[in-house]
Amino acid sequence: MERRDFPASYIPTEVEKRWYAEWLRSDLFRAHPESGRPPYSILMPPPNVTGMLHFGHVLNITLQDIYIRWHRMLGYEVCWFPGIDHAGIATQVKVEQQLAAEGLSRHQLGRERFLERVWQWKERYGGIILEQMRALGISCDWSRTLFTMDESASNAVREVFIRLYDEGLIYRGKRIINWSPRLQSALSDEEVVYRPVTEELFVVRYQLEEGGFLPIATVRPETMFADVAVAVHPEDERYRRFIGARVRVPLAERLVPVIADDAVDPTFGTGVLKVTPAHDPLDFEIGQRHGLPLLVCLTPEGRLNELAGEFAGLERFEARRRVAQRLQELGLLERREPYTHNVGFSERSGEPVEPYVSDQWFVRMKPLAEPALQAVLDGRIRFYPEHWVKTYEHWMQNIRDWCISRQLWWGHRIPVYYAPDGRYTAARSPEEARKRLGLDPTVPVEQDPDVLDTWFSSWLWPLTTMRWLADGVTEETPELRVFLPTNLLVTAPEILFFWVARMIMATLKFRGTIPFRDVYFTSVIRDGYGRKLSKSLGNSPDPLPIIAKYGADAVRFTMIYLSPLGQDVRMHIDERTQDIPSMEIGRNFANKLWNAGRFLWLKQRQYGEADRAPAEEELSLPERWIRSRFAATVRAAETALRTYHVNDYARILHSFVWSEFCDWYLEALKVLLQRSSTEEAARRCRFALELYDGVLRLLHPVMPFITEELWHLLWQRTEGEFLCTSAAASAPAQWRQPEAEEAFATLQGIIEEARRLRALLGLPPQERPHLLLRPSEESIRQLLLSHTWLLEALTPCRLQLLADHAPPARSLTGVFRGTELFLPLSAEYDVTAEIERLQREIARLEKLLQETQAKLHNAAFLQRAPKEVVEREREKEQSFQTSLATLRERLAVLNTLVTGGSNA
RNA sequence: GGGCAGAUAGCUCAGGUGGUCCAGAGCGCUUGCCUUACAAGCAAGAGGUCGGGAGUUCGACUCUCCCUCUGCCCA
Repeated sequence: MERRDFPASYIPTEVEKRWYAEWLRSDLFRAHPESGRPPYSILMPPPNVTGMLHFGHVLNITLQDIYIRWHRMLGYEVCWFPGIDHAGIATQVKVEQQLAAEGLSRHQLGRERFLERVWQWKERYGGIILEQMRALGISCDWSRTLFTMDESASNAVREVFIRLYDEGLIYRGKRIINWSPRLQSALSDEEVVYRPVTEELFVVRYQLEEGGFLPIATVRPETMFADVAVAVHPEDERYRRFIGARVRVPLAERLVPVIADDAVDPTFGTGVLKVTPAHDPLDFEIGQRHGLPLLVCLTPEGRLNELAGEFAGLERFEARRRVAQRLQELGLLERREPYTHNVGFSERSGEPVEPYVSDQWFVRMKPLAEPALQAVLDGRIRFYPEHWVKTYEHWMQNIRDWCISRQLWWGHRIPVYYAPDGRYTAARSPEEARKRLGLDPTVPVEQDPDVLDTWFSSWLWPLTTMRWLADGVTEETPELRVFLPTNLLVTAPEILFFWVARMIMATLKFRGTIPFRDVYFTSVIRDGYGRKLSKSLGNSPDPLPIIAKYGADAVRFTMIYLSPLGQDVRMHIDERTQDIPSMEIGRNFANKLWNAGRFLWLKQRQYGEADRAPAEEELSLPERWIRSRFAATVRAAETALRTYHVNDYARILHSFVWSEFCDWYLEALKVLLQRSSTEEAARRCRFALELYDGVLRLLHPVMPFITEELWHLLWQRTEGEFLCTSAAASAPAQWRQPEAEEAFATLQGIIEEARRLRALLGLPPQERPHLLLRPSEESIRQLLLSHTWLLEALTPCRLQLLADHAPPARSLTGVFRGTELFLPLSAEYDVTAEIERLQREIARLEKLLQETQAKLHNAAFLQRAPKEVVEREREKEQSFQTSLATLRERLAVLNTLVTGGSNA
């Protein structure tokens, strides 16, 4: 490839577009199951077809991409399975809204034409999110993108239903479910969100048959038409004697029994509960226990039915007002008071859910949950952070059957057929149904009109993405053999039950294996006030403009930099401009990385390309130091990734690149190059570039674009060569040189102390004052002597080593590990400020000395603390004492100057 | 009501398995600098009784218990 110029600043948009196209063109993301390399795979949680990218997704897919890219560079055969979900309810709602705008309803269109419209809609808007993901640079195998309504997935869904039905694990039953009057459909427990709502608690008098009355507290007087009993707690002294009596339900004028049940909370309201099994889950259970009949007084639209007499036809909330009013008129309303409680709302359509009795399909969960719980408890599947295991365990142990039927049109139609005589069976076709039911081919059978919960297809995700039963028959595929179980699942904790748990169940059930080994639960992204991001709050900015503004790499880096394992992330969001200013963290870092590369590029141009890097013995201390630090960084970064401390990985690299590579090594390199011959300088540049290459490899998983760009700008690459598919960073063990790190740290400490003294004088940068150093020992003396050039350049100053002779009286003093620094002062300088500074410093050290001495004088400490700890305390004591001695001595000298001066 | 997580610098947060970074980062703030890659930068600096209380220990930001507050999940 032609070598290009190195732009003075990094322009993300152009670079991102170019490299993503290049990667796709070279087909780098496609998995080859037959390669024979060790597999590494991730299932992408399928976003909704209606979805838009939000920052939850950004974090989520960035994390996945980091692991995918890292393992690709480690030489694994990686496969990242992408896809989208048909999102039954959400999509149907959207299309119905669209129809409504045209003045149409789905019923007017009819089922078939409605579905055509949904498919049109899907073609047009579906998968916008996939396009948006490409803007982030993710490297999934797009050729395997699966849509949950694809024929291959639908075949598997159908077969699974039939198998479970035949096994008796799917059944039809009349149960109380969450009903959405607006959607006209059942919802699963997980699709209901609870919010506290202030309503009214009515205390209604139910007349006893034999006279008197029982006061009953209820928030839903409108359901009294379906009351079948009144319940009290068996031990409640107030009402015990009424058990077995009968009361008259007001307005309905029906007599119902007073029963006793433990489920009644005597402390709630009046302690008497009206039992309405068809309209309340708790009442339903009580009804079951007592064999009570089911009376339904609401229509599927949420209106009162004929049981309500004159109130029939009223909408449920209107009915409540009217019923309450009538009760009041009749003198049956004892009192009403404000009452705040949790009300369930439909997650999709927003209105309060109606507990409703109807015929629905259920999956028997207990037998599926058992092995799925075990897989997590015995560690075959690991959760990160681990504490989710407890939540999982609790849910799995209290699992309830899963209502999978939805009264929708958009989704996988339930493969069940009904005969005219009411018998039914699951089947692949009407013909098969007739055969199974032993019916004549001429007998008409009717398919169940309902569709399946969307999660009933997503729980098969590990299987359908790998083409299991794609044709309804084939169980074995190369993908399943190679990539299942997958290695990692990255997902939001809120779908632990919806999805993660059910995938574990399904994969164990149908494949006998776990679907994934590690599950990483991402942070929840919140705004500066701690609120979840949501479109309606206006605090969920569209990521695309932000990516455009800061760059995809910057956004990716910032997200993981801010996302500690198991903690929520707070980001300040500017609602007015829809901006996230924190993204500057990543942008500034990208800029830093870019400029470091540009610096090396300029130097390489200046000195030319060397045939080799310096030999080991030619390396200077800063070079051996940075190489050692690099080796440590590689190891630390790998550990962080392996343990899913991904924000550590970001912080480790940020700190290495910025605070070590740029701040110290490149600054030292500038000086080194000046002191070198052209040939030698070229070699040093080469050394620097080799390390920088390692840095790019380390960073590529999180910042793929800028690293790929730099990797090509700085070196001649052959066609088809990409950082994306190169080897991960590595560092030979011998690069670690603790003694080099120790020696360089000493130089750093002295340089920083010298700069501190300089700053006290407020010297302009070009001024190079004399600096006198008195080393604490011979080895330090040698070190300083051989690195005078470095100290002079980086302080900057002109250096002089003191032997035994005293420093000038008028000077600033610093100490670093016993090595003394003196910065001579001009005659005009007011030494009182320095005197005060020394006093503060002495006070600080005295306090520290006191603390260590307290420990060292404690017999118990000396006896029981480990030797190393005691030794360390001794060293500290020694160091504090020498520093104190120096400073005290200096303080005395300065004091005589002041008093001497005033005397004279 | 049950369970879980958290409370560290003005803000956002790091600090697996008690004593090494005498408590750190980024942003913000103060001071000086357009120093030959970077002002999206460089150098220096101020700022914290590590929520409160008790306990275990030679020693607790780190472990145990209680309290206060915040968030999440479940009922």
